[in-house]
Amino acid sequence: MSIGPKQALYGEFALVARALGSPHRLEMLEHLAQGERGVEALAERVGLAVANASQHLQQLRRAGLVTSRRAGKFVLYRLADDTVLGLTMALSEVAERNLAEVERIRRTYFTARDGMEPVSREELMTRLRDGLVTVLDVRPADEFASGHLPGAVNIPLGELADRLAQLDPEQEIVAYCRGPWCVLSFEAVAALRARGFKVRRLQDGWPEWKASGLPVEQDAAVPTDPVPSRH
Amino acid sequence: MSIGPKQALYGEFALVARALGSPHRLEMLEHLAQGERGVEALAERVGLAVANASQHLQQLRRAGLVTSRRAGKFVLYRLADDTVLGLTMALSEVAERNLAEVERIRRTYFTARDGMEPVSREELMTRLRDGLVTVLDVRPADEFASGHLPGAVNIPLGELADRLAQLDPEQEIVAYCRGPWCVLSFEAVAALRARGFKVRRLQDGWPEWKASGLPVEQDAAVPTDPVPSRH
DNA sequence: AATATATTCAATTTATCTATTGAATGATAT
DNA sequence: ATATCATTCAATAGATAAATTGAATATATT
Repeated sequence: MSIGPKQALYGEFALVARALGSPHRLEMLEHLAQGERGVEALAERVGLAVANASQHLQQLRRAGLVTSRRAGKFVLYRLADDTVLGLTMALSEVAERNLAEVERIRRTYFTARDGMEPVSREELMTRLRDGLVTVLDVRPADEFASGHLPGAVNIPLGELADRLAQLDPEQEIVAYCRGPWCVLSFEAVAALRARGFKVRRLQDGWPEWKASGLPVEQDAAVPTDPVPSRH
Repeated sequence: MSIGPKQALYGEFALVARALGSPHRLEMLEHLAQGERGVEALAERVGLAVANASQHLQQLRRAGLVTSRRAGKFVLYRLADDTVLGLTMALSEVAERNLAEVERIRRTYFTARDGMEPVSREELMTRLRDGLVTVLDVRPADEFASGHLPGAVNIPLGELADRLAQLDPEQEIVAYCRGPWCVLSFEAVAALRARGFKVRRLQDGWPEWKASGLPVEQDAAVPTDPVPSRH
């Protein structure tokens, strides 16, 4: 006797959920939400051995969360489609609303750096039209290159202290990075505010901006969307 | 040296994801999406020993997916809030779009029972206002009792063959059950259509209808929303 | 107070997942 | 062709999760 369709389906859904069930893989997905990345770059950023990162990526691929393509001697991974970002957002929303530990982390780390409300995407769009605001992207240069907000200035967090001269102290700054739980923009806001800048954070980050269908910019060198392969 | 906020957060998110990573627990969540249920009722419906079901429920509770309250000698579990349904929907959407096996199951089981497009919630609402349609709920009686579509008739799938006289052969029937992947309404549609009834399925099921904020009905005997406890 | 019932806890075995290491594969460059 | 580099595979040991069983707890009933 074989299993019914219900058991088979829940088996598949559970496969997807288990793929999300590792901190390392969730972090990889956050990085992949910034754009396509190679195995070694991902391994380095999440602090894993390359072989180990490769295994995790294959698990994500088996779960239908990412796809890969070969580009010369590199294999590039990307999110399978935009429902994946929606799934990770739903996951963090549940955790945020129902786990006390998440609330505790938010209080002790995030609101200590920035207690202000973030600027909504809509508000930033209208203010961009009037040219009243500097948009600051504090992610590493390669992430900025593979896509960013229109007119954004890229100063990676590590270089911020040395490049303050590039920022107009009179104009309000809106800083953003990888997403709602990315620490870079929180650190940037705290650092800049201590130096007297008027700065707020953008609601969420680059992946959510892009997913909202708002206008984006991309550096010329980055290849335009290839057709991703499933295996 | 302690771990940073990013690692701590991803640890929490992964905890939620792992809780979804078991077919049994996903099935429990589908049942809980119908309304509050006791441990034994859930254990029986998903085919687990009571002690085993209890352990799974506690895992769901630690992950913030369900809450429980004691009612006399029973402990009743329910979904923690409406973001949980959103998470399970996002999970099945990713699986549906990116896993070939899910598509295969859909073809070989579901579209074999009903190849027609389901009736949208909006369409059903307008047709309900004109009284042109019989709404048929094929879930078990207790699930119907804890909440159903306005004016719906409850004939559990197992009793359907014996109770055909209750259905008007001239009027179109819209059948629904627990959700988009629940087999009950598919079986009901196939059975009724074979007997000449005009019948279609509703888009999704009861939990999604309720979450849409559309009007609902509930049997008098069922207690109205208590304040759920977290532990 | 004693008993019955529903649920949870604790301990065990079995199965599955993770990280590590070194070798194998597949593509490019010389 | 050979060498080189990025990635994947295979095998292992260690860690984590699942199902089972029997005992313990908490509430209701007698």
